[in-house]
Amino acid sequence: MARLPVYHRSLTELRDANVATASSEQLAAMAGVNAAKVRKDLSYLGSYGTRGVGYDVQYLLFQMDRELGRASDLGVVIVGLGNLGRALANYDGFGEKGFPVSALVDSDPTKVGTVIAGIEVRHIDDLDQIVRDLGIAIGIISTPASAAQDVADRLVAAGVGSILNFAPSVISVPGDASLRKVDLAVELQILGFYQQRRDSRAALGTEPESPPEASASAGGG
Amino acid sequence: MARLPVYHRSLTELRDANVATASSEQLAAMAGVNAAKVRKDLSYLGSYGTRGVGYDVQYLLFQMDRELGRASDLGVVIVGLGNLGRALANYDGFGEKGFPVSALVDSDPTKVGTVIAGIEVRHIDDLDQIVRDLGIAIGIISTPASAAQDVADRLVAAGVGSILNFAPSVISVPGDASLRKVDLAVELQILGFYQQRRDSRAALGTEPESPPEASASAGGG
DNA sequence: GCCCGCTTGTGAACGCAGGAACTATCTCGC
DNA sequence: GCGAGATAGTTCCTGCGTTCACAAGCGGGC
Repeated sequence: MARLPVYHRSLTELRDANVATASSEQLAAMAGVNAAKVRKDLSYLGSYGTRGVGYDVQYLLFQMDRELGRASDLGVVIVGLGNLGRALANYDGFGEKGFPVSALVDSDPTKVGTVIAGIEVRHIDDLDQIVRDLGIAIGIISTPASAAQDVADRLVAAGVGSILNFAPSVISVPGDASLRKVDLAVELQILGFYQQRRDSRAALGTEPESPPEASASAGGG
Repeated sequence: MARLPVYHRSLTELRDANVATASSEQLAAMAGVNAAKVRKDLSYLGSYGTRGVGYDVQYLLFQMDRELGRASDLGVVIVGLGNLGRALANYDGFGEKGFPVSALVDSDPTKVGTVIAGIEVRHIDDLDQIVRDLGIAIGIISTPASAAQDVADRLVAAGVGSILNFAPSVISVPGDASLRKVDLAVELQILGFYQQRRDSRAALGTEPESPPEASASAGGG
């Protein structure tokens, strides 16, 4: 499930606050979801809770680290060292979560050999060897859209089964590989869409609430 | 719907290739979704297609620009100029999609006054005035997690109704505001989760398919 | 040792998104 | 002008995720 990392972060906060146990309701509040959902999600990992008490924070964290691959320190390679790629290479959050950025590759000869975030940029043609030598498990694509599919194919061919795509492009991978995408411009466009709707609604009537035909039902937030 | 921007990008590609009309099947292939979904999504905007022919690329793009707020060039403010914030400020994709980054703010006095991507960083206390003067509609939060909720509150108070949160933190906004979040570490953890499952499955048997107790049912992938 | 309250874990119902199938309508050919 | 092919728009149905509700089990109090 995609919510496990959020629980993980909540549990980490609780542990840092020296909280020994947490109930599903607490976790639900922290993660911004329903309590039943928390219980069902966590039961998917196994029965690590104690009825009448809650979940042991430390123990549950240990189990989640194992499941989320944090314990293994899965290596990451970033492909494409443009503005975004460089920022990602310098982003500390990855290493802190158990995903050390261990290699950088690009196809631009002028970038190969430069050092970013303490790591030397290598040519993408060396990808196979890099992945083998460093045990890379995850690839981050931050190339232009036109190169994304080719890079994805190369990553898969090199044995990288998990890909995070930042390029604004729809790419496909074999069924036995994982693909997630983050499209920054799309996120803004989605926000723009709702913003636009709000604006046009506000233009019709100065009062944002209670459209004319609305009945007396209380405006539940 | 969250898929409209993807259709928008596909349509832009078609227009650049001088394609006049596109069928829902074409668009579906480009966007990597089902054709029925494309038709349903587009019909949500209105009946802009012609039966037996398809969709007029130019006209549909015009309508989508209007709906997605691209036509309005909604201004963006980036709050928090760490590694990620600076990268986002330098990211060209926003302006290209009609969302010009028009202001940068931070709470660190040593950052205020510096120029990033041609824009002078201002103090967050000036947020109200900045939003008013520049007509900012969208706020991007790239602060540490601890500051995210406070920044969100300030943005909403200043009249920014659309927020994109990059901080690894669950934040809440009033019901009349939009919130989307991008958590880079979480994305990796999700990939790590599936990777971990693949690895442990591979460790049990070299053949990834047909677990021992599997019956004769064909292994549907 | 037993009872009671609390909390997990899970079965069942609900709602929504996705996909297939159908209908309506347009273009082209004859 | 009419029929055939094609394609948008719509309806229905299936499946999944979410939520509610209840049973199971643990700990504390007396």
